[in-house]
Amino acid sequence: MDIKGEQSLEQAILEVAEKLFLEKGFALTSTTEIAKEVGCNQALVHYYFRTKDNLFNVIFEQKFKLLFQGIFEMKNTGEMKFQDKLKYIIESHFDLLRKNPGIPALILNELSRRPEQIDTLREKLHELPEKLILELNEELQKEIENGNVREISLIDLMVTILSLNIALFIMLPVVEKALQWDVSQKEFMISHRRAENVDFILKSIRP
Amino acid sequence: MDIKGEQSLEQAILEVAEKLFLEKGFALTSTTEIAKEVGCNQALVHYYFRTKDNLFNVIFEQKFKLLFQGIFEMKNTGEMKFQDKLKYIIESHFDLLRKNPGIPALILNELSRRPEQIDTLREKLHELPEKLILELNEELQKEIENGNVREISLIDLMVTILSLNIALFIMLPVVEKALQWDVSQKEFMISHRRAENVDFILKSIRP
Amino acid sequence: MDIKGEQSLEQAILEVAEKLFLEKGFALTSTTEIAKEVGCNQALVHYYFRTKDNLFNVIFEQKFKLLFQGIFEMKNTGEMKFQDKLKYIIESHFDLLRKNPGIPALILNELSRRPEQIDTLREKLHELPEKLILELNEELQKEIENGNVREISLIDLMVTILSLNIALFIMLPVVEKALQWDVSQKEFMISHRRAENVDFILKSIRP
Amino acid sequence: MDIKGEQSLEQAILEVAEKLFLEKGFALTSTTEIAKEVGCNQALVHYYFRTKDNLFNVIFEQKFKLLFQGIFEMKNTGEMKFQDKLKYIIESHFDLLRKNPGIPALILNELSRRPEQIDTLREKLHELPEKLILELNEELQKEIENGNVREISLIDLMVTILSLNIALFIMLPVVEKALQWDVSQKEFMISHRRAENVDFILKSIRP
DNA sequence: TATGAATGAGCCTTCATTCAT
DNA sequence: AATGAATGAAGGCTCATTCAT
Repeated sequence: MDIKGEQSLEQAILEVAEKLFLEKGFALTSTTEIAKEVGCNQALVHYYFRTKDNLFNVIFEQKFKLLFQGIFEMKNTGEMKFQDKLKYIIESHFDLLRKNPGIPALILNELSRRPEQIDTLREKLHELPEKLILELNEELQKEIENGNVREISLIDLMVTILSLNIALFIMLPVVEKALQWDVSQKEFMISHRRAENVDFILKSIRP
Repeated sequence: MDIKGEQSLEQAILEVAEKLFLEKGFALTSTTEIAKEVGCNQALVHYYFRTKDNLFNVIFEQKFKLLFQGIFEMKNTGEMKFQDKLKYIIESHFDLLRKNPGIPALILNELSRRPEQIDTLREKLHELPEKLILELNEELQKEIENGNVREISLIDLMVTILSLNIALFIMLPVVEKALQWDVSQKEFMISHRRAENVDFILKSIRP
Repeated sequence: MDIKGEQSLEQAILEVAEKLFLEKGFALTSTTEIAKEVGCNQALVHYYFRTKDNLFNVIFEQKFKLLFQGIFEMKNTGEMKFQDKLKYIIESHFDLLRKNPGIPALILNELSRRPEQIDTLREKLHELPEKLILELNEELQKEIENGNVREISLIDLMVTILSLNIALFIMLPVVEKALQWDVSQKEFMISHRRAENVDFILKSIRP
Repeated sequence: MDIKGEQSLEQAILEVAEKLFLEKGFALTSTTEIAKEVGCNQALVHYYFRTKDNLFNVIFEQKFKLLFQGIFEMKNTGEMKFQDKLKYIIESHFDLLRKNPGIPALILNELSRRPEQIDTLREKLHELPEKLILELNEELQKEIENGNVREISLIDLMVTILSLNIALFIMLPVVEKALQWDVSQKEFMISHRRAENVDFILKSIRP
């Protein structure tokens, strides 16, 4: 079925499962369906992952990590101006979502539907790079003192960034279908909002 | 159980179904469960609504209308300053969500999981009060010309408002559990973000 | 399928299940098989009894009660000689088993295979008619003092009775098949052992 | 794990299988579980024994032989008094069961649950030491003639012995759990019943 | 000899739905 | 209007077994 030479079935299952879980969520995806799409016996799905929950968790944690490890990643931003650094953060986060547009919906959804996974979340959250956050906060305070930025807390700023970026990719599939956009219209909207989000935030924190 | 005060069973089913659908989504809510909670026979759910889909759609459309009809509701705002009008819009929308916090997740979710409902949605969207939108846009252009507001399109402004408000109520259940907030912490956060969203937007559109 | 007019399906399921559970035990009896033999849909078995465990327990407790409530039943034995009373007990117990020959195997088996049911057992055991036991013991002691019966404890005596009676019906199916007995041979053996057990015990307690 | 002291895997499988079959019976023991406990691949079980049935039969026949070949084993009893010989037989049989307490349940169970094995059984039964039986019978008749033993048939006597001994080890696991005995209580009961069975029988055959 | 991969069959259970009453 | 009974379909999972290596 595949064009390139026969990856392992285990990998194939993982990929199909990822696709289906992202498309339809946990409850609406059946192991039977995964197997059918992979082209193998249904029992094989259980052979490799024992339970549907297991399989889901493998994918979930992987995606979860991917999503959160990237938020505060700030490579080579040492000498940047604060505003540029902020722009870089917003855009990095946005690009991460752009590459994985289904993930926010998956996480927000399954997390409220299947609360057991909250624990996983808590653990992972504690792995966030605290040092970077502290540094960023320090920098923000300095900018405020120097009159370059209006009074605002880092946490509020970050929540706003998260909200603007995530909301786009959560709402996009709905709007896309409702307005019957084609791919280019959709891509235009994405690019436009990328700039808009940055602009909106930078404009808002002006002193 | 009361003979007098008893609402009709149909109504009771509707209410229980609404509660459960909002709590757990379509897939995880069974007609059996609805019937059990109502205290009636399982067949009755189908007697009144024929199919589970039907029952869901009744609720879905009702909630959908509620959510969107309120966004552009601007009663008695005739003589307000533009900024005050905007503040009023943001807060009205926010308060609507606050009263119906489960609705955004329901709509965004079920809409991408079960795309058949999109048509209904499109119809409903066309019922939006176009006149109000045009008026608002005119007003915005005037403010921009007069130098009271920076250059920005109405659509971008509205998307940003929607994003900030909706994102909060989508992310809230997760954050609430992850950080183990109690009710008062949660309420504080909601009130805080209500003000913050207004502030953030008004600050951002300064010229 | 039945000759007499259509008992309820629920009852039919119960009867078929009883037959199959007695024949093949819990693990080897499937709800599918029960349904097939009843002539109904498999889901119906679960409609009435929810789970296979449930269905089994209904039968198990029923049989368990039946078996133990009869052991110490001594109607109209007031004026009997001790030996006659003992004979009556042994034969009553034996006849109970004869009417329900599959029960001992079922109980002994499922009780060691599925230890959760031990609790049920304990409860039921506590409902045994303690008063009767005490009376019987008193009588036994008197007989020993009077030199009519050799020194022996009531508990040892009862265990021996239980052992002889139960062992027969546990071993019977094996012997029956191994020696290829026909029904009359089997019935003869049963009657013979009934007398033999009584005889053996009465002979043994002679002073 | 030891390289030297390691028995062959075939042997290891056999031992684990024996343990599990005795513990949980045929139906509740899976080849997967056997393999896991042995620490080898699941396919290996089938490599050595082809089918689960096969594996079971190997163990079953082995245990069956062990159980029945020992009943009439009377080493060095040539010059004994008849009563002593009987005592010896009862105790030997009892001790055999004590060493293999799970076997009776296994045999009685699986034989009625899975009757195919009956043929094997028949063959094995015919290997019983007929000569010994005849000798014993002769001796019994002589004792009866001499007035040392009451009138009784050898077959009835042997069935009673088998019954008393086997019934104990069949009922023990249930009673043990039901009364929550600890090991010492259980061992006391076993020793007590060993003496009691002998006593009971010898007392019963008094003239 | 030994194993990882793969499969078909079966099991228990739940569900939405229908129908006669 | 309301219900108990009944069903077909599907789902997750386990198991004994086979096969290529």
